[in-house]
Amino acid sequence: MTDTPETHTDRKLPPTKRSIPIALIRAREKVMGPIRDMLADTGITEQQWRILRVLEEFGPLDASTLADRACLLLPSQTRIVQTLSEKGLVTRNADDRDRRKQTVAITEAGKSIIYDNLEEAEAIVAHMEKVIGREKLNQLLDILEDFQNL
Amino acid sequence: MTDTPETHTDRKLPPTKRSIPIALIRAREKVMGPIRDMLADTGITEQQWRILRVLEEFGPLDASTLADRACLLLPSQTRIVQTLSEKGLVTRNADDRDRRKQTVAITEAGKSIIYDNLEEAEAIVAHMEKVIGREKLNQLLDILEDFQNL
DNA sequence: TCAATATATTTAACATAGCAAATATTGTGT
DNA sequence: ACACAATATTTGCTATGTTAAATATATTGA
Repeated sequence: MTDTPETHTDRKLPPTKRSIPIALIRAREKVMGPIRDMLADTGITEQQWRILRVLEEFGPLDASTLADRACLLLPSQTRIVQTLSEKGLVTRNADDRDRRKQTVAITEAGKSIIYDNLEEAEAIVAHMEKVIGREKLNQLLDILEDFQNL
Repeated sequence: MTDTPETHTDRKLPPTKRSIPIALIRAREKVMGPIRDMLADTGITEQQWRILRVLEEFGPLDASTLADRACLLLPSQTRIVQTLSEKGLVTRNADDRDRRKQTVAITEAGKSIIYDNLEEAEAIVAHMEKVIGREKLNQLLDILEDFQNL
């Protein structure tokens, strides 16, 4: 009895169809579609929107906290905040106690962008709840939270 | 009775904490952490990995189909495939019937990269199943599929 | 006090995302 | 055959993702 030499073509791969990373990307693309359409009219990007949105919800934040809540890496955020600052939508100031820290705050102009599009944003969420169901969406959010334990 | 003029500061925003787009990003970041560590050693990126992975599963594909299955935009894919081609991990050939189409195929060198890291990849999935539970992961995949109906 | 460390943020460099326009090839009607 | 519309892919441009290195300020211990 001779052993057949094992080549990698013999080994089986798990299917990409039920891959968590890919499924997450796919869903995200679908979700972002209408949101991007909305943002296209406002002249700001998805990430810039997240920063404004977080600042409006939590008030002025230091860079690290802001990056965490807006799901951005610090280097990206640095550039985005600079752009937003040039547009007059946020301000940046060094903290008095710790001058390494930068405190970012939203301006009135920044708030206007959010509230001018609030209804449309709510409509997008409403549509998602209608198609998928509020039940499942909450279930989804719960499961997604579990990933923070990885 | 005088009406107080309504300013946008009076209106309430839904919390970002339970935002689907943000939750999807957060989960994705966590999932990709260990995967990126793995890929760092192989010298290829996450997207390059997806392309190799899809080509190995489905065989040679035209650009459009590949982009769809690997969740990449065509312009991005064009450039990624070019780098993969320069690395000798894939080949590119014009279709004989329709010379507009480009058929992309994985090479032996490309396959090796996948199979050399197969065990580690499986270990990452196993860990995810252990922490979150296979039940919830399947539930998650089911719900994420619903998003394609948006 | 002062050098060594640690922390917060930014810069640099390269890869990808996303959109619009250009290119190449095919199909269609006349 | 030929103008014209449709399809498949690539290019160009700007913005962001990602990692490593640089910068600036704070903190700590001898």
